[in-house]
Amino acid sequence: MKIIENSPLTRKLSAFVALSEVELAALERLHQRRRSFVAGRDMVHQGQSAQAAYILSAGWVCSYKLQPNGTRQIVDFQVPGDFLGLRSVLLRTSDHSFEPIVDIEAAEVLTVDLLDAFAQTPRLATAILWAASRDEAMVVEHLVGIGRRDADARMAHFMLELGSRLSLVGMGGKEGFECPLTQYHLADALGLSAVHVNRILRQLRESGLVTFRDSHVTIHDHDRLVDLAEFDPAYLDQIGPLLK
Amino acid sequence: MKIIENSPLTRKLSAFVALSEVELAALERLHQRRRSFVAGRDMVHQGQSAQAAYILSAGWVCSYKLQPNGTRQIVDFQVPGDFLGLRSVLLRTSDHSFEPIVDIEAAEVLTVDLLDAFAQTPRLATAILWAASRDEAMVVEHLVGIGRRDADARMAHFMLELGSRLSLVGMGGKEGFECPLTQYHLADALGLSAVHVNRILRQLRESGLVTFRDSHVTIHDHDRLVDLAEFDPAYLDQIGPLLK
DNA sequence: ATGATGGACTGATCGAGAGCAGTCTCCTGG
DNA sequence: CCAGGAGACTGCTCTCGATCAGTCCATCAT
Repeated sequence: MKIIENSPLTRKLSAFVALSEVELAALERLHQRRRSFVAGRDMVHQGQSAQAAYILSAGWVCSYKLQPNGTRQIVDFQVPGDFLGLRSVLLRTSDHSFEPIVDIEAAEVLTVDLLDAFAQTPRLATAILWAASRDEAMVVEHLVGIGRRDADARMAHFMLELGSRLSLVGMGGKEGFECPLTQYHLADALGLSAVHVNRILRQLRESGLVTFRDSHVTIHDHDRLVDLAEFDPAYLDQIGPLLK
Repeated sequence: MKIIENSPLTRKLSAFVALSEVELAALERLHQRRRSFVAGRDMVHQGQSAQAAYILSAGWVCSYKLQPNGTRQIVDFQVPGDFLGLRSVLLRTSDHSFEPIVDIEAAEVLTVDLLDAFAQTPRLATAILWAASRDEAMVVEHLVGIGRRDADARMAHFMLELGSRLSLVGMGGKEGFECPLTQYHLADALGLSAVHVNRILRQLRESGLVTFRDSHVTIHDHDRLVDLAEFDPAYLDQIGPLLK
């Protein structure tokens, strides 16, 4: 039990609603089937059907879609405490692939277990739906970013969002965070070329806003970064550690 | 009852699963509070909280997000049979605005009614969740399009998706459909300038693929359009009238 | 008739970011 | 110890689409 109380998902959900013993126990039950996956090999393939969902407990994953023309678009990154493939459990579509960016630990969640937990603990259900809805809002924000922000603002926004998400599970803060992504990941997520990502990163670094180096993001000037990104964290719906 | 059996939402859900009398009755009950809204005036404002969801029965709506810099990004269009603001009912966030594009008719759905319907008719719940998940998949596909498709492919894809969605509720087919959008709407949805939308439309028209004129889309060469768009309707999860 | 307004449409210019081609450095495996 | 590969990084050129600055044509109100 002690373990679960400090699990990333528990931390995240607790930021939304205080969980009782009963709910923590239900959450614990969801964490039973531990799984490991190695970096680089897809967990779920585009078009595959009827597989489980996962709760990510350690490591980073990206969900992406491949185009017929060979390019790929990363839809979102999952960090510890995030659900993975939640949609494809309730329904039948797995419209994108999941690739572990580093070696990861995850708990497999079966449809029945999830529905049981929902039926028994409505508050937990609400909390999980809150998390799912937050994920959806992030995709929307991502869409807005690609459609209507230029490359620097997009990058700045991305860094701030990541920082905010990570701080919710105690893995980062206003000063920065660990980040195992390559510049190719950033390119595929932001709809840019890897070359341009590199230039934007240099630009942000040289103007003293943020440094991305050796798998570590260091935020030098949080305020100016927020300014450049026009970052309004409202969509994350978290009063969040960052703001206190 | 007869009315509801032919409502757009019923048609749409029936494409996913056959609905029994009981479920049709539950669906009927959701349609009780009829509302009308005039074109152009926002139904829901960004940042507003705790309002109802709607089932759109006639007319078109767009959901969009405004940027601090004045630009806007249209996230999705709603056509008859679509839900509107479903997320903000279950939770607390209304992260974007809804604007009727023409005068519309919609049924207001209260949270309690929805939860009641869910509890009483699990099959209906599944069907509605299917629809919600399809909407989410469309947003993802939209994201991919803006990030990784060029302007013509994006436009072609958009036309095909709309056609496909409309055909599901009997409002269009392989040959075309009515479409009350302006070129500005297209621009804001596709992440382009209105000027460029105009040029792309001309280009598509002149190469004999599709014509968008006088609020009507005419598809001249469906196959070549699919080809240009690299359109794979799998994400819509509908075996769909178009394919039969 | 006379504006006013909104939408479609066009030409000219400019710039953000892509694409190509290549270097440098670190890491890993034979 | 060397080869090979991944990832970071750079300079150059070129293109896609933005921006500016309009016109033309309806509809609607005065």
